[in-house]
Parts: sequence; C-alpha cells; structure tokens
Amino acid sequence: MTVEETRPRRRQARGERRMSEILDAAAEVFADLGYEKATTNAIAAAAGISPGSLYQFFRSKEAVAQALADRFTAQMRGAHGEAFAPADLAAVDLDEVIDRVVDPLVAFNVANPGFKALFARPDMPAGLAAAAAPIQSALLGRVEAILAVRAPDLPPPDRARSARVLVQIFQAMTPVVVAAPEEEREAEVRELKKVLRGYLAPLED
Amino acid sequence: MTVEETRPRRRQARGERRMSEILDAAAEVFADLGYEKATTNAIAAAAGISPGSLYQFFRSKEAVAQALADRFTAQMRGAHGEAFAPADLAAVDLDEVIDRVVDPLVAFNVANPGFKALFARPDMPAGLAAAAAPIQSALLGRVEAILAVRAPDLPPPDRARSARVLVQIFQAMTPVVVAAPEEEREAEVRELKKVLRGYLAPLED
Amino acid sequence: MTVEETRPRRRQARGERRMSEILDAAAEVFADLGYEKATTNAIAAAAGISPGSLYQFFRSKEAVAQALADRFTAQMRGAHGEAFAPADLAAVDLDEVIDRVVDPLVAFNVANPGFKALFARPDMPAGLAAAAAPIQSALLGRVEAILAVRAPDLPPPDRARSARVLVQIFQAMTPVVVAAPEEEREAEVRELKKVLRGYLAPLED
Amino acid sequence: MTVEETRPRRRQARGERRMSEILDAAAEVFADLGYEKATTNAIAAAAGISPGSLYQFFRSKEAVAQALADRFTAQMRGAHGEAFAPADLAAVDLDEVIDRVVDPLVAFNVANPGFKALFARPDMPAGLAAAAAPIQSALLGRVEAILAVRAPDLPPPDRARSARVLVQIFQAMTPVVVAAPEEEREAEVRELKKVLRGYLAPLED
DNA sequence: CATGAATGAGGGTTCATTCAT
DNA sequence: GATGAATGAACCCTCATTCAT
Repeated sequence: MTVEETRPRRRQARGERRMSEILDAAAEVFADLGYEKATTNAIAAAAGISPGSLYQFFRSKEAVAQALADRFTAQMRGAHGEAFAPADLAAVDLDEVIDRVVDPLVAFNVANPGFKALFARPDMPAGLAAAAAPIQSALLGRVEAILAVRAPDLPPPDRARSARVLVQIFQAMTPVVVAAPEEEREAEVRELKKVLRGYLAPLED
Repeated sequence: MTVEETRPRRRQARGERRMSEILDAAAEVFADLGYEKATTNAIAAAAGISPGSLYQFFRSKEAVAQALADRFTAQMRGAHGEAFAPADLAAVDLDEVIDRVVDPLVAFNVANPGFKALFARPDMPAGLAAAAAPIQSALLGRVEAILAVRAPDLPPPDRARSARVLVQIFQAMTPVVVAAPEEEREAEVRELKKVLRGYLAPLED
Repeated sequence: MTVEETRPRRRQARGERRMSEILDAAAEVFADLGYEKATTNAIAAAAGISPGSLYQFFRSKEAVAQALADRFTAQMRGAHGEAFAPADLAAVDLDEVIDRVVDPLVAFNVANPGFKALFARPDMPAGLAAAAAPIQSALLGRVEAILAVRAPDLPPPDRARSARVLVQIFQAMTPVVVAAPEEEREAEVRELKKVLRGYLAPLED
Repeated sequence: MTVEETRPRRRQARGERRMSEILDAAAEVFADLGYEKATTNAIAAAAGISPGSLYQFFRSKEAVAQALADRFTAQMRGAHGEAFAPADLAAVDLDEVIDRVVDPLVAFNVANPGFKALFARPDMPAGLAAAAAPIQSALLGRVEAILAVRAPDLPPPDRARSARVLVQIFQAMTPVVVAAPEEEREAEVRELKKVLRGYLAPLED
C-alpha cells in the first residue's frame, strides 16, 4: 500500500521537477534568442533531455511559453502579494507608497530577467499575451485601488486611465533597470520613481 | 534628347515607385507579423509582385527592413525638423515646449503605424537596430539640447540620463496612443504630456 | 533597290557581329564559372547587352553553348586543316608527324582557353556533347588515317582503338598544357609528345 | 551493463548504416547529374529518406560530397595499400610493376563508378577538391617512389613531372575503362598499360 | 530589335512535431 | 517514460526565360 502510493507520487514529483527544469531552460533560451528564434530542440538540450521528452510534458512550443508565463505570474503574485495590504495607505507618504509598490516588482524583474525578455516581445502567438494578462490586470487593479484611496476625487474612468499610464511607465522602464549594471541600477530606479511621482502628485490634490 | 533623357527617368521613376510600393507592403506585413514571421513571399504578394521581383530591388529580407528603416528615418526627420529651432526656447512656457516636441512625433507615429511595430521588436538582425539608431539618437540629442536650456543647472551626466528617461517614456506610450481609437487619442496624448511634464517640471527649478 | 538590299544586309551583319560578341562573352563566362554556374544574365552583361537581347539570338542557355561549340569546331577545323595533307606521310620521321599534328592543336587550345573549359565538363546537357562530337570524330579520323599509313599491318579494329587512345592522351594532357605558365608550356608539350611517341613507336614496326 | 552498452552501439550502428546509405545514394546521384544538378532532395529520395533526415547526418550538400570523398579515399587506400611494398621493386620486370600498380586501381574504379564521376568535375566547391587531394598526392608520391628506384638517374624535378604525367594518363583513361562493357575492359586495360609502358621504358635506361 | 522588369518553379536548408524502439 | 531519428512543410533566395514598353 505504502509502496503503491509512493511510486506514483514519486513519479509525479519527478515529472514536476522535469517540467520545472524544462521551464528553467526555456526561460534561458527565450531570454537569449527571443521566442521565434528559440528552437524546441535548443530548449530540450538546455534542459538536458531529448526533443521527444519535451513533448511528453508540453504539447507545443507555445505551450512551453504559456507554462512559463503562468509560472512567472504565480511567482510575481507571491513576490508582492502583501505589499498593498496596510489600511493606512491614505496616511502614508506618497514616496513610501511608491517604494512599496515599485521595489518588490523591480526585485522580481531583476531576479527573473527572462520575464521581460519573453513578454516584451510582440512577436509571440496570441495565446501568450493572454497568459500574461492576469498579472497585468492584477497589477492594474491594485494601482487603481491605491488611486481610489489617494485620489478619491478622481472620476473612475480617469482613475482607470491613470492606472494604465502608471503601469505603462513602469513596464517601459523596467527593461532598462534590469539591463543596467548593478552599480547604476539604484539610480535608474530613482528615475523611475521620479517619473511616477511626477505623474501621481498632481492627482492627489 | 528629351526622349533619351525621358526614358531612363521614367524607368527610374517606375523603379522608385515599385520600391516604395514594396516598402509600403513590407511595413504592413512587418507590422502584422513581426520581422521573423513576415515572409518575403508575403511581402511580395502584398506588393502585388512576384517573389523574384522583390529581389530585383532588395538584396535580402533584411535589406527590405533596412530600407524601410531608412525611409522612416527620413520621413521622421522631415516631420519635426524645425520644431526645436526657436531661440526663445528659454522664454516659452514648458507646456508649449512639450507640445512642440510631442505633437509632430505623435502625428508621425499615427501616420506610420508600421514604424513602432517594426522597431519595437528585438528579434531583428543586428543591422536593423543600427538603421534605427540615427533617429533615436537625433531625438535624444534634441531633448538634451532642450534640457540644456531649460534646466541649465542640471549636471551633464544627469541631463543625459533625464533625456533618456524622457525618450523612453515617449516611446513606451506611443504604441498606446497609436492604437487608441481616434476619439480617445487626444486624451491619451494629454496623459503622455502630463507624464513628461511631471518629470520635467522639477528639473527646471 | 540598293537601299532595300543594303539595310537587311547591314542588319544581318550587325546581327552576326552581335552573335559573335555574345559567344565571346559566353566563352569567357563559361571558362570562368563552368556551364552550370554561368548565368545567362552574366553572359549578357559580359556581352554588354540585356538579358532579353540574348534571347533574341539564342533560344536558350544551352543554345548558346551549342553555338559556341559549333564555332570552336569550325575554328579548329581551320586551325589544322592542312596539317596532314602531305602524301609523303610515310617517309617522314615519326617525331615530325607528331609535331605536325600536335603543335597546331596545342596552339588552338592555348588561344582558346574556353574550349577545354567548356567541353572538359561532364555536367553539360546531352546536346552539348553532341555538338563537340564532330570535332572529336574529325580528329579521330585523321589519326586513323595516319595510322593506316604508318602502321599498315595493324588490323582495322586495333587501329581504331589505338586512334582513340591517342586522342584520349592528347585530350587528357591538354588542360595541363594550357594551364601551365608560358615558360613551362614547352616542357609540358615535350612530355605530351613523349607519351604519344612511346605509344606510337611500337605500332610502327 | 551489456544492455547499456548495446543500445548506444546499435544506435550508432544504425546511424552509420544510414550515413553509408546516404553516401551510396549520393554517389549515384552525383554520378548521374553532376555536383551542381544533383539536388539534396534527390539524394534523400534515392536514399529512401526525407530531406530533413539527410541534414541530420550532413550539415550541407557540400558536406555530403566531402564525406563521399573521404569514403572514396579510405576505400582506395585500402584497395592498393600494399601493392608497392616489395623492396625488390628494382629487380622485377617493368610490366609487372605496372600490373601491380594499375590493376588494383582499375579494380577500385570499376567497383566505384561514382568516384571519377564526382571528382572529374571542376564545378565543385573548393573544399571538395581539397578532399580529393590526399588520394591524388598519395598516388603521386608512390609513383615518384617507384621512379626513384627504377630510374635513379632521373633528376628529381624531372621525376616529379614524369610522375604527374603518368598519373594524368591513368586518370584520363580510367573513365573509358570503367565505361567499357565487361568483355572489352581487358583490352582497354591493355592499352592503358601500353601507354604507360611506352612512356616509362625510355626513362629506365 | 532592345530593354530590363517580371515571373515562378525549384534549390538548399530549418525546425516543430511524431513515432518506432 | 525516454530517446533521437524521421518527417515534411515552409522559408529565403536564384535564375532561365518572357513580355510590355
């Protein structure tokens, strides 16, 4: 009994490990070559498996990217999950609000350079954009929530647009921050925050 | 004499028209599919010619993209060539400075939706990035020049960085502006300008 | 009347000159690149005409090679036409017989490097080999005739075979002779003659 | 252990067999059509595989020809490897020397009709000629060695030239020998030997 | 007749995917 | 489950040939 349960479980566990390894490899290859130029054979090789094995875990190249997107989404959610929780959001300084939102996001992007490398590319199958959507909309929702507290007079439609603008700014500057050498990263982040602040401050009056 | 001169001229004219048509088609196809997925046969078909004909005008797929880049560069230079000229740049209102820089650029991007579509993609051969570089650095230089006048106290290194940030913001938000439906474009542009102003204003003191 | 006759004649003359120029160009290009790699456009360009014009004179690439072969054949016939004539063939020294046959052939091949370059290649359409056949068989016939006089005891079938062998030797060594630098050509020809002599001498007894 | 070793070995064996089959097919197609006109798809089809499979074993069309050249070289080396060994080369009859050199070479060429067909063509990429060079120079070297013993008075430069001439004769006449119908082959070989003898004999005095 | 742009079949090669082992 | 050879459609590009001017 114990044996019978253990074996499948081990199998499953090994399978999940394999999938994870494949995704690691895929993240690397996608980051290096871009979605189009990355070959499934290259991903399989980077994962130390055969092309055939890759297809035992993923139905297609796109499915690999999808799964990678999902994993990124999950990781990201974890990364800044509780950042916004405090109810005293209204009381705190604007700069601190920005810090609390931006810092974990930057940390995540620095830790996962493959993320932007994959999703910044507009040359991916439609399905991929969909996979990236949840994370985008989660971020959007939270920024809107913050605006609702910090700029209560802003009419909802304007609020939605402003949130979009803020997210856009962030996403535009992230690649530069990630690509910057360690010692200049701090300065780049400061600029990013300046931009956000310059746009946010007038909304708060 | 007239005849002898006319014939080559006509030929040349026809050739240039064809090249232009091919570039139009290429802009469309590249915009739709991205550089990698765009096939030379598709471009030829979109231009209403045979694959072989395309190669009478362009040595390779990359050469087509190169030529397209060059054409964009030339068009863009024309589009906002004199926008910055006024020597009274120091006297004028910040909002007007922004208007004078942003408006022609937006107009160009709206008129040439393929531009961003092609150059936003990081999956292109090295040569292409080089083709896009002049326009980017021209823009950068002008923004720096403006900063030199409007924020003379800013140390040059900071000035360079600020210019980069401003250009980045612009380039990040342009796709949204271009993609927006006619009736909302104005509003999007307003937001873009707000962002730029929010970042610029503190630098001027 | 005079006019009516003159114009066509001039036309014809010009046409024949054009054809000749094309063949000159073709000989060069074929010699440089080989039959397969030579493009009709390259031949036309070398002849200073347009691709379309080439096809006004020759129905196809193969036809050009055919005509070139024919011209070579004619030239060659002229080159050593009377070399064998003397009835005193039986009296003369073997070495002189060889000289009288070999020298004009070598001279022709040196003067027309394109000849071997084109016909030494086995990658040509079947028709071309046919075009080269007459010259080959003419040469063969004359060598047989010589053998008939110099080695009258040789049974005809053996004679034919020997003739073939002699021609083969000659054709095998010609490219080397042609390719040799001026100052070594003489020595190469001497070797060629030695080989021929070594094979011929025993037949004469 | 046995199993673990057997599997890769089988794989390798199958791979080598496939490579060999492809080379067989290539030899045929190259022989029929020449290097240029031979298409990789035709080779693949002749080998009973798909175009893609061919490229699993050979990086390019040229690589196929290269490998074919290498195989020919190896086979040929084996074919007449020990033919020249005897130290009593000086004592033996000239005719027997010729027999011992010519017979295995002829046998090889009869057994591998594709060999000459491929290497006689001057229209191949530069790399191919290089692949054929070793065999040529090996033959050349051995002939020179023989001359050194049989015609010791010949000055080295003359010896080199004579060796070249002998090899040339052989290579020029081989195609005819190979192409000859079975029952006439013997006679052709006899002629070939006569030519060689006629050139060699005077050198020996 | 000349021109040279236009044609389009076909060549070498790649790669996502499948399948026999 | 794993392997990696096999597949074949599709890509970029060439070139012999045609045809409108």
